[in-house]
This record gives sequence, structure tokens and C-alpha cells, in this order.
Amino acid sequence: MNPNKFFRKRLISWYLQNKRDLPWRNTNDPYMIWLSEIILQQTRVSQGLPYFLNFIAEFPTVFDLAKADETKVLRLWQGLGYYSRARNLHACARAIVEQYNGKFPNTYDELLQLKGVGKYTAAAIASFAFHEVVPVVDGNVYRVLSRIFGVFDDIASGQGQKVFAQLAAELIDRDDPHNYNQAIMEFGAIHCTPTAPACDSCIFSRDCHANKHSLQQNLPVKTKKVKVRSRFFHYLVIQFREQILLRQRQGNDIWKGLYDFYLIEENQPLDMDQLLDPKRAGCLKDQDFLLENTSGQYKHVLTHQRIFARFFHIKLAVQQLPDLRITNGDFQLYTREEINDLPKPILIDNYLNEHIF
DNA sequence: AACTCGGGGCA
DNA sequence: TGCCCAGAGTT
Repeated sequence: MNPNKFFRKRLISWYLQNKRDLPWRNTNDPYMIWLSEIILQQTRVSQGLPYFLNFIAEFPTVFDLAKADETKVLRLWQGLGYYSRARNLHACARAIVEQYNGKFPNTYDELLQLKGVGKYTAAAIASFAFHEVVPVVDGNVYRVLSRIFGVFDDIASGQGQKVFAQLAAELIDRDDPHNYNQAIMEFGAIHCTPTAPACDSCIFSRDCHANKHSLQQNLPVKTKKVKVRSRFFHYLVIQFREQILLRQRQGNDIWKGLYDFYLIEENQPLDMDQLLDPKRAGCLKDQDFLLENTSGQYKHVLTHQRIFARFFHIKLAVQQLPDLRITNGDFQLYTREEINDLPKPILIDNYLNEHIF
């Protein structure tokens, strides 16, 4: 048996005996498969699974998802991160309904045209739902292939990605692309894991280049280093009677589409006196207000940012909501019940739960 | 090619 | 802490 055939047969055999029972594996419905793949991008199964179940319960078909408001979709996505996935998911559902009559296209090339569907996801849907022979290449595949076959090309470079794509195309089982693709990802997810691969009980222990040379921790090779920047957020939590001012975030920044409070950002932490400076929220000085509470400093860590946030809970002691000038038309007053239904960054949700509700 | 987009879990 | 997770879109 040639090595490639040995590899794929051994891998599929392992998969059929060890695979987890996951809901998107018990269906051929491209809608369910697509939904699971979008959710699982850069997300562990354990984190994405409850979201998948909630989405399926709320939107059993692509028509239900297409009919929903984007705000509701984002609210259901809250806490999962990378919110453009949710916006693209919703836009894609509407495109499927309007341009494809509610039926997903059934080829890799067509799937690739959909919003939020890149090479990996197109290959996943095409192979899982339609058994097209296209290899998936995700983080698991990079790790498994680099270790077993001793591939030292940088997965962060375009050239390296081509090398892995080529190898994956040679290895895929042309008679069973579905199970092969599932198998190699499952193997990477639960056996050939990043920090502590189970090499002692591995079906490839005798053949694996990394195991033979103790290079598990060096593979895959990835040079790209993330630059983390620090940001200092000062949130004015402005309350008028029983309502609080919020706005929906826009533009090219984190949390687009989600709701937060009036934000003053600077490159250093400020106290309340500095926030009341004319060049910041000086107009508040003209109002009757009570600084109800100043929160401690929250440290919110993202992949590429460290956010240091402090919340200043301000109660307006006036009869009518004044023109604060800091609040343009984007801001509105919301009740506690309304706020509960709005999509919010976890940072905001945590603060609300700890200090307001 | 480089950059940006979340949040959680793990050693 | 640093790294990774069923990646994709933009510049």
C-alpha cells in the first residue's frame, strides 16, 4: 500500500472509532453544515456548540434566519466574538433566499462566492454536504500534516499555505472526501493537539516525523507575531430616570454592530475631573447630575488589544433629558428590558450585570 | 503580504 | 503570560 493510501485509510479508520457525536455530523443539510462552520471559525467546538443549538432552535431554516433582524442575530451571537461572522451570516442567508431560492449552491466554486465563506468553509460544505473532492485546510490540518510529514514551511506565508494545500490535495480520499476531511480535523482537535499531543497512543507514532525527532512543539512553523496594543476606555453610563443611553457601534473598529455607552478614549487613563474638561464631556458640567459610581478598572483582553476600561455611572437630576451635545442622534435611552435584548460586547455585559442590574 | 476582527481555555 | 481555536475580509 502506498504511503498516502495508508495514511488516509488509517486516519478514517481512527475517525470512525473515535469521533465525537456532534449535531452537525448527523445531517446532510447544507444549512446546518454552513451554520456550524461559520460558528466554528477560530472557535473551539466546546465554545461554539451551545451557540449552534441556540441558532438552530431560533432559526430552524435559512428562511427563518433571513427573516430575522440583524440585531437579533447579533444578540444570539453575543460572546462568540468576530462579529463580522454574524453580519455576514445574516447577509448570506438573505442572499441564499433571494438569489438561490433558499437552496444552497452545491459546488466549491459557487460556495466560495458567498459572504463569509472562504476556502476552508467552501471546502467543508462542499465535501460534507455534497461529497465533492476538495480538501479542507484549517489549523488542525496544518498541525497534523506538518508534524507527520515533517513540513517546515511557514503557515503564515502564502507559499507555505500552497505547500500544505498541495499535500492535502494529494492525501484526500477521493472515494470518501467527507469522512477524510472530518477525520483529519478531528484527529488534530482531540489527538494531535497543540501543546500535549498523545504521541504514545498515536496510530502514526512510528511514522510521524515530529514524534521521531521530538519536534512536536516546533511544528507547525508560524512566524507571524501578533502586535498587541493597549487602549484606555472611559465609559459614561448616563442614566435618565430608569433608562440608560446607548448607541450602536459603527465604523472600522472592534464590536461593529454592538451597543455600548458614551465612550471617551485616550492613550492614558483619566479621572472624572479630566473627563469634564471642555474638550471632552465638558457640557456635563452645565447639568445637574450625580456621579453615582466609579467602577474599578476592567482589563479586557483580545487577541490584538488590551483594553483598560473604567465606567462612570452618572444619574441626570433634571426633569427633561437635556441636549448633552456629546450625544448625537446615534444615542437613545433604553430600559433594562430593552437593553437585555440588545447585542453588547462582553465587557459591557459584565459591567451591567455587576453594577447596574 | 500584512493587518484587523473576540473571547475563552490551557499549560 | 503566550498561544491556539473547523478563517475571512480589507488594505
